[in-house]
Amino acid sequence: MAKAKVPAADQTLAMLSHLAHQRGPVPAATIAAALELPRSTVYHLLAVMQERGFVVHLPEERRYGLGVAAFELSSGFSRQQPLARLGGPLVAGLVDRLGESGHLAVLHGRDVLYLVEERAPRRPSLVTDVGVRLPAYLTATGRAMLAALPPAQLRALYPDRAAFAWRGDPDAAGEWRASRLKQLLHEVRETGWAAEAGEVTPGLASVGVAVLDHVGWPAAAIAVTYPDDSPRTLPAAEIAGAVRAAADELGRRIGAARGC
Amino acid sequence: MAKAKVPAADQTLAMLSHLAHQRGPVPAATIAAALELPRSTVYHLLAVMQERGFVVHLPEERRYGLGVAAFELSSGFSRQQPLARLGGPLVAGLVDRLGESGHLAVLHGRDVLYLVEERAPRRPSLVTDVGVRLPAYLTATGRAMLAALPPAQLRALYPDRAAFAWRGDPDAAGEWRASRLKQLLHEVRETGWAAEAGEVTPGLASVGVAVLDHVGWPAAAIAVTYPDDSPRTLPAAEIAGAVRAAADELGRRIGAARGC
DNA sequence: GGCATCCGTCTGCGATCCCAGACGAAGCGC
DNA sequence: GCGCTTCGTCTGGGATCGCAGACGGATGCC
Repeated sequence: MAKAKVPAADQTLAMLSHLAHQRGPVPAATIAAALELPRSTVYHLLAVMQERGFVVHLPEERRYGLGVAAFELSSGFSRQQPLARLGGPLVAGLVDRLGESGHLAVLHGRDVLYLVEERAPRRPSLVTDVGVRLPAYLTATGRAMLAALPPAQLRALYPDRAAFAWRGDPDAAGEWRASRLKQLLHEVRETGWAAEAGEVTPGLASVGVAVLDHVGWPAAAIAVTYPDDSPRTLPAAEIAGAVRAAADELGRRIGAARGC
Repeated sequence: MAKAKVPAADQTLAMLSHLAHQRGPVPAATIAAALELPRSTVYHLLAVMQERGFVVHLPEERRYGLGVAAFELSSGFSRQQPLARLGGPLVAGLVDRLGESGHLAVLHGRDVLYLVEERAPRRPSLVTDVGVRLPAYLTATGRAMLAALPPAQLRALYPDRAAFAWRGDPDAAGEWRASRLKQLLHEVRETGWAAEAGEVTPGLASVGVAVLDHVGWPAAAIAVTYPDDSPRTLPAAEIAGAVRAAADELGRRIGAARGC
């Protein structure tokens, strides 16, 4: 990355992103080490972020965590972002009709990022919680979107086996290779929907369909998640039909939102 | 506020907060005007925030909006913040048992900020969506927390009639005064729960109970929202009992999380 | 209790950033 | 098509920030 023109701003944002990816509050020294910033710089920036409510200092633990102002950015984003604003009610309706949990995600590099989650009654909160990232190739929503990408774009995302690593862990890819993914996505294109069973959460299966924008690009995907051994579960194809209807409707609505 | 030691960082955060409070993407010039920043400074900072994904530029509309990096801060916050992490499953359980929507909020100045929302099936998404702020004195969660504050703290929050204004609108207070609020909160303390019917959303009522930490401070509140004219609605006192059980349990769990 | 380590604050000067304002491009109204 | 307004980029010098490193306090271990 070219050297930022406003290093203090860039460092501030890097620190916020770093904090967002930690499991809990962290000591200031680990922020300095991780981002290779001078300690005094980190303390100065933390002071400014505290003042604005983006960061909280926990003196008893001598750690820093994200504050309420950071949290509030998400409602601003969701309010402004047509996919989240328009998709929320559609996912809610789907969940009400099917009685299973649903979510909406977007592709972000090789990850999916969940923008909307609606939990069905008596179902657990899912690992696919709002704001969470997961590898696209492992999830129903991610597979649905990857299947809708042009071949060149897909090759760019997954040039080699290293692309299947997760969080720097080279063993995370297991047996995944570009050829296996290509075969899987071919099947997704044939059936029109993506599935995943037990790969994200053991015992749960998901069915996802891409939301295509007016030029056919996968702007998002919608999925429903259900216990994969429940006797009351609908056939996957029937669930996929309902998901497709919601995805197509969202595609129409985001087209209208853009005034085309 | 004393002049910030790192103005670029401070300006960046001010711009993010400003964007979070807009209804949609905005032109750069309005950011400069609202925050009284030089236009070239605003463009430089927007460029840095774009690079880091916190902001997106919409060239066709010549506007700027929040980006996914901003959105992701919320999941970091929710993961790290014990109230959200521990409260989510409790609110989910409450919603499953009662069949009505529920949420968890914290007091932030004179506002409540919603950290968790669980929608019951076939119920609308509420105005109390995650990340939203509302005036505390108008909401069940807010009233529950205000009732648990020491009198001096309450007077500090509502010193005069102007304190009831909302978003700078002096007419928003209607007939609210400190004395009326005090009377209302007295009733809340007597019943042990706060109510609100139609004041936040016409046709919907809420019942809220404060979550007290180990020193008796209202760390949060939990509320359930239901149609206030439904023949199938439980009596408010029964709902309040269930909400109280969840609030007390959360109070115990956050005490344990702090190791006391 | 002493020692080592880490935290958070402070200093000052060389490096560089911030901002006023100019400029060309784009968009809009007539 | 023209004129006006707004957008986005660019420049340079005075103002001021960033950072290396010192320091005192806090914490934990022996």
